[in-house]
Amino acid sequence: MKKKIYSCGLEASLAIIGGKWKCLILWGIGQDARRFGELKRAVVGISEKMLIQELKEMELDGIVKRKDFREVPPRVEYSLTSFGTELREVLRPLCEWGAKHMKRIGNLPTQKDVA
Amino acid sequence: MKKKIYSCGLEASLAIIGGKWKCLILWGIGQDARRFGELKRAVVGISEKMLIQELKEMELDGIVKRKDFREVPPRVEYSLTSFGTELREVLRPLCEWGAKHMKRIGNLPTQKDVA
DNA sequence: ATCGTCACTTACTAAAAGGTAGGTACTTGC
DNA sequence: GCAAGTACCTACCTTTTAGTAAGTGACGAT
Repeated sequence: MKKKIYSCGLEASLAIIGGKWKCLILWGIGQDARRFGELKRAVVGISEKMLIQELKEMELDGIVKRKDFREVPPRVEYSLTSFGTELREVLRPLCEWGAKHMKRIGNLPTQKDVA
Repeated sequence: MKKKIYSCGLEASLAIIGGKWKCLILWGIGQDARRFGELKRAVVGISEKMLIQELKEMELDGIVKRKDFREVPPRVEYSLTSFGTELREVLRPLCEWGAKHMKRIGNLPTQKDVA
């Protein structure tokens, strides 16, 4: 477990929210707790496998809290830690930018169109 | 070339800067133009193949401009379009957050430590 | 009695991403 | 004459990521 060195802040941030789904999950959790199934519906297109896998990593990274109510049928709630909430706030401008330019972005050619 | 629909702004943004390198390249270009070799040194750890590949996509996406001086030896400069500059600004908070928490992030266990 | 729901887990497979190592054409410096 | 630097391109191969499909166990509803 050696400490990693990042050459800039962005690299450090990406170590936490890199990958296809983490940002979207983080955003999907929002300010209030979410149940697993709820979250799955919120993050459009994600598979159960990916959702759990990413949630576990995010828990280890200290941005997500998992609360198991130990009931039957199972009830589990996911929420953001303060660290996670802070990170979510920082993503807000990116989210707004995307919303603003959504149309333009949706019309861009993909790699497949080019190839 | 069908238009894509995004379920939130973040998803649209990620369509542009998703992946391991694009954010870092965007950040590396900065406000002034950069030559290819310069950029390669700025984005620590990237291979030439990835750098060109990503730059091409970013050009197609309208966030990067390529200027070829048609000299020998070759001289090419990359710079951000206004669309790209806007996007870069939106990444700033994320970059600052990462810088602020860099130490903490660097000490997190990785998946390999856990497995 | 079977279905659906809940929150997962596991095994297998497909696809995407990324790295390595080579080559190109031309010039300058030693 | 040879090495180094410029900005790439290409083929090949490995690694990583992600998706599919199945199963679990206890319950409530039909």
